[in-house]
Amino acid sequence: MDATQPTPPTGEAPRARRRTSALTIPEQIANRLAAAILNGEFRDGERLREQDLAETHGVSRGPVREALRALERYGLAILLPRRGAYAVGLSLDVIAEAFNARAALAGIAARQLARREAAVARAVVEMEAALASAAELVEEPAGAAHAFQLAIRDTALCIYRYCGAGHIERALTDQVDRSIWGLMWRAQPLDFQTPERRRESLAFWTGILAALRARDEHAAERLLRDDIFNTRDRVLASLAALRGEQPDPALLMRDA
Amino acid sequence: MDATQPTPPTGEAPRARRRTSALTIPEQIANRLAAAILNGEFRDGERLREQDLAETHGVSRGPVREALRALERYGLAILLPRRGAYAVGLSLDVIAEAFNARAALAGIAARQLARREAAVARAVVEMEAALASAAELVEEPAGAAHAFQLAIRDTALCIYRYCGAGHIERALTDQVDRSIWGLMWRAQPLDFQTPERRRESLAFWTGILAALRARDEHAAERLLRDDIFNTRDRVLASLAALRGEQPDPALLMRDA
DNA sequence: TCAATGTCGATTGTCGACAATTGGAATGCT
DNA sequence: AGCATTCCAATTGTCGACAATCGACATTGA
Repeated sequence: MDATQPTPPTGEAPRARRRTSALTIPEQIANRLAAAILNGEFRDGERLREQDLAETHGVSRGPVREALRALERYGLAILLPRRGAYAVGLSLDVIAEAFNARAALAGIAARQLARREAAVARAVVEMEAALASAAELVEEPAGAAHAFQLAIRDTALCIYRYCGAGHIERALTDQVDRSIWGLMWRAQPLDFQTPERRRESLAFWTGILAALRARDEHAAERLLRDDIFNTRDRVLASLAALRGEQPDPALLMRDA
Repeated sequence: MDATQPTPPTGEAPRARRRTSALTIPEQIANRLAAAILNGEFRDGERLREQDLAETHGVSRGPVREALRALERYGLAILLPRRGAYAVGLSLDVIAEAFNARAALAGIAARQLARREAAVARAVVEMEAALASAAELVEEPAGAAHAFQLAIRDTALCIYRYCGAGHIERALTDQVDRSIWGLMWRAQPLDFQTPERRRESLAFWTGILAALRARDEHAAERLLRDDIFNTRDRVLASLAALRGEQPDPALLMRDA
């Protein structure tokens, strides 16, 4: 409208720069609330009053409101206009199913990628780079957990990007932002805080990379799925310890 | 914490009552902004300044911020912390693909339902009731568009609910709230504002109901898909008229 | 001339206060 | 007693103002 701005008002959006570890306040609150709901600190259907949450977390209601909308995206809260927010206590079964769905999708992506020779060649190059930066962080102290996780994620993204199925890639990347799985993924840095776990994960991905190089589609699928299943089982074990609940054993299978 | 409240602070969340037509202010703004982006009034990558939008819509920045988060959910905007919001101009191809994906899912649901005798019996009862209330609204003036749409939606939900595939039902209902398709669905009342269109839609659904009663899975699938394809083509035609763009003819096929 | 650094304007993030609406309780009527 | 109505407290929704942060430009030095 007015041309007094130093930069044209329209044009290309800035590239979405990767946030290293600087979570915004609403994101921090959303993560803490999500953890509280998943741990069972809020009962299913319990009301979440904005003022209470604001005082508990030492901020005003503005960021809390934003965090509650984020929880709604994850399916962890129900927002009723003018009536407030209510916690949704997810059963361990639902959480297990989210991991299983992702394992299935990611497995398909890996298999499809392994079948495509040219795509494998390109993917492997990028994966090697990402995995190398992960390898540098393996023996660092706990602070490196998040950076390590990002490197591993970049490795995985290569598989989805080159698998040749746009809708699978889309579904997998959407999950990171919008689904329960994405929430769990954010909680995973706790999982990567010991060098042991980082070594283990790196070994898995080295194996996946080897399987892709060898064009062994079954090995690639199995390894990728097993890595997700392992995370699933760790997450469910810790949640089951916090709650009394036990997940349906049928959902802990590794052949979905 | 304190027991002075008239109602216990925890317990069952109130049932999500269907809002008849009272959209909250942020929802109204989100819808208007979405329409503006889809119509091409905002260029792809154009910056969306909170203050400008607030003044344009006659509210403060609070509701605008909330509307922008909603646009992000729909994939119509990118939000960069501390750097602002940017419009995402969706191509007609992307929109067409959203309808095609829904047509495929809904078609599968209809087919699965038709195969299950007991489920059909229960679904038909509910569908008849929903369709009857839609029929009452066919000849009303334009104000009945939204109520008619809700009745049609309830009819469709019966199919998804009884189709026997939880993940399909989940995906279809999620789309209503979270995807581009849901946005288009909200725009559809404009589509139902003439009695002609309402008659046409009612005829389709009467046919679908008949196909289900006859356990004709192919007819049910075809009719449901065609109804969605029809909507797709109307939406794309109006958008194509507003923009210069023309969608890829391959995406206008009816056999996806 | 180019790179690094300091400063500044513009915009988003956050806050506290006020207004509007809801659900429930108390009240009055049949 | 049962039901409808009125009123009220509690909570969410909205607003305007202030603070924090980012990008761009100007300045300085090599």
